[in-house]
Amino acid sequence: MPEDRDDAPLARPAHLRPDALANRRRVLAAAARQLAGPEGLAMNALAREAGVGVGTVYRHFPTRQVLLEALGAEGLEALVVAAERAAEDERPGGALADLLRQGLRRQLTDPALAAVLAEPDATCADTAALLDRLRVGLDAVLARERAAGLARDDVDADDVRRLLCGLARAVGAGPGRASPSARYVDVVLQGLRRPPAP
Amino acid sequence: MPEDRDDAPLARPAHLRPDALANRRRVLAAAARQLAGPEGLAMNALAREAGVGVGTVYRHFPTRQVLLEALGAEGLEALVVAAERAAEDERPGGALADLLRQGLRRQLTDPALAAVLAEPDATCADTAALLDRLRVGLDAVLARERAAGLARDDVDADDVRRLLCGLARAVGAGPGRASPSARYVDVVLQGLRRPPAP
Amino acid sequence: MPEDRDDAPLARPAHLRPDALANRRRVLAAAARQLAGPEGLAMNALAREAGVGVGTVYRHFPTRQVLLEALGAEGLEALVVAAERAAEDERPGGALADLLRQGLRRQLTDPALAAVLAEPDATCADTAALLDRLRVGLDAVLARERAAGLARDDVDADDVRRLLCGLARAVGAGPGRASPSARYVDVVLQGLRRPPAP
Amino acid sequence: MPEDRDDAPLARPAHLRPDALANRRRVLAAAARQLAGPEGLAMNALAREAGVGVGTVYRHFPTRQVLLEALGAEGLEALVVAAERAAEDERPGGALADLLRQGLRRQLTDPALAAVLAEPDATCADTAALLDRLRVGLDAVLARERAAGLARDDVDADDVRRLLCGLARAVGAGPGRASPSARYVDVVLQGLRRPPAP
DNA sequence: AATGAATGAGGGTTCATTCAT
DNA sequence: AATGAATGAACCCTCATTCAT
Repeated sequence: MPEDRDDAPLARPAHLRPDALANRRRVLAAAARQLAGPEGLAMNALAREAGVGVGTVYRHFPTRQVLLEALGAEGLEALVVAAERAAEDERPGGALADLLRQGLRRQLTDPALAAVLAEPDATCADTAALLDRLRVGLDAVLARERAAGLARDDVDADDVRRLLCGLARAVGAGPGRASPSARYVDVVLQGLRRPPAP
Repeated sequence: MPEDRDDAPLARPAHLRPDALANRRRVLAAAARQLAGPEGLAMNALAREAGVGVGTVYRHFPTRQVLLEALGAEGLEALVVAAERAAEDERPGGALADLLRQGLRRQLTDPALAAVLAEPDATCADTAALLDRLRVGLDAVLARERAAGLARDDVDADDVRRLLCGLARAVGAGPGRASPSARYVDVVLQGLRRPPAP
Repeated sequence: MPEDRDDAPLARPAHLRPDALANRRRVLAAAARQLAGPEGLAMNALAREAGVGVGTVYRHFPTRQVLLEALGAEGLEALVVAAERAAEDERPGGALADLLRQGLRRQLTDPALAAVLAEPDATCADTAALLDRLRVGLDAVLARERAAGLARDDVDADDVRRLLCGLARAVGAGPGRASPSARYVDVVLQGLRRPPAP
Repeated sequence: MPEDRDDAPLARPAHLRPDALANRRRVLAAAARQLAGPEGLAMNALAREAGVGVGTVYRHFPTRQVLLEALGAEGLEALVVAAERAAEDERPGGALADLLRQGLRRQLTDPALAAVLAEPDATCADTAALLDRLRVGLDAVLARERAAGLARDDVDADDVRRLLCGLARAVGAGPGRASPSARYVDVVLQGLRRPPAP
């Protein structure tokens, strides 16, 4: 069940001077911190927290949306890679379960991923591409589960993405992050099985 | 399947001069309208829309947060009433299904309800009381379903509330409000059944 | 040569609480001061100078353009009144000369008037109305001068307005405010006479 | 009536490596284009439009003000050359008329020229020198017109410069750029003639 | 010389909330 | 009670200018 691969590129700026790259990373790190807190994501505050000028933030991320997507991209990429591996993997079942678990866990620690996953109309081409790869991967996984009689016919990759968002919300809507997660994933997994012919 | 009862008291201010009550209602109605639109909920705009001064809004709702909660409480009350009826009702199954459907539908048209439902630590005592009644009602319903072998043992009323929040999020995370709703409710309902002994 | 009438209403806000009116006046006064200086007209700075919050400035003048017009309105009204009197006056010549002189003098001490005069597409209805009255008055004056053989046929009220703007610019484009004014007005006046048949 | 001579040196930097000179010219050209548009003149945008880095712009023009003046100097030089030719020319009348017409036309298409002409205290020595040459040329022209009884005694070269600024303003203060221009020039020309002894 | 990343003062605007009328 | 004027912190964003590479 190999799921992480955090040596994946943090972001995709073609070629950047080393100092600029450092700044970019500092901004992303600060943004992640801010987003984790209750303060939202104000550009000026972010710049201060990152120790750079506002202008620098805007140079790297012309829009808050772009920033959010860049922020979510890291986690999204990891999830995509996991989905693609699961799609290629020939093992029988359990792939979907792993993906749901991972997708949920990542959202809980990464609000930007949760945001990107919940807003399917990406602004950046990179994000759109990742979401597309996720869709393809999930569809492949679903196809295999369906073939094994283990998944409903009326649920596609986009439904899985949306249910994943829902899972994160359900967990977030109350105390305890760990304990309910497994149960909620269970509920959705069981719900995704082909219903017994009544 | 009687679920609505919109003649329920809009809010619970002890005793109010009739004109004050009318104002209160106008403000709540205007707030619901504004919140439905894309403009968010600005207190000054709200006052103008309601045809009263800002001061009047603040007299009734000392804080924006209080207003939002009062707004959500309206919808919440309807849901609570439905849950209490379902709890008293002696009919066999289907009660939980009805409640999920109604809870989802209400959230989709009433963002304030969605917010209140997702934030279980209510600021106002009234809201807290409603949430409590909801819990009691849902637990009764769950107990019956469980007794009939139709519900998992490891899921309680608060889980249902949280899954309801998740459902709203899943529906909101993509295009189409109607079509996926039924399927997603189905998934969760099937997921809530007692799992077949493996 | 009666030209001023500075007891004219400073601005035209229908009915205003006395304190609000006082604020309005303070803002206008501060704006006049700022505009006279070299600092332009920044809303925040203006608010500070006027001793009110920014919000108050925006409440009274939703747009910088509105503020400018309100500012220029005072001087414009005086000019309009002068033009209307000149139009009714039955005396032979000299009316146009007086108007040019007064229009120039006012612009030199009131940059807002210069701005309003130079931008004939007024945003506020009040300003538009004043500009209209100015046009009508000037046309009447021109008609009389023309009838007396003292003005060109190919020049109308709007040309006079524009030449007035030009005069202010010419005076402003060099040192000395008083000395050249009279000469430049002379040049334009002589230029406005019906040219001798060649 | 030969007025233009646009092969005049674009700018006067002592000795410049050919590539540096090319850059300088590109920047000036881009600046002229930007200034003509509605976007104002932002240094970064200018650099991009010129295809150079901001640093390069600043190497050539240490200040925005310097750049604007250099830009205006270009057009100013053409006007100066015209004035000097008119001063040397022995033809009877019409020289002043031509100069006014040309000066106005250039200002209307070249806001930087209008600015330089209106601000007689030039920052750069080059510009100051050009303004000086303009003054000398215009004075010579005026002297000749005066000698022929065609110009007032109380108007000098600086007055002509200032009236030229006024003309540009008058034309700019309303719709229609072409039609009023000729008339306004006419007015000023007639106004500049020696007034008939009353 | 050229480049373009970084800076941060500064201008614009909104809006929850208070309080004089 | 109701009103709506006032407040000012907080955001947003731009852009002239500097400086490390």
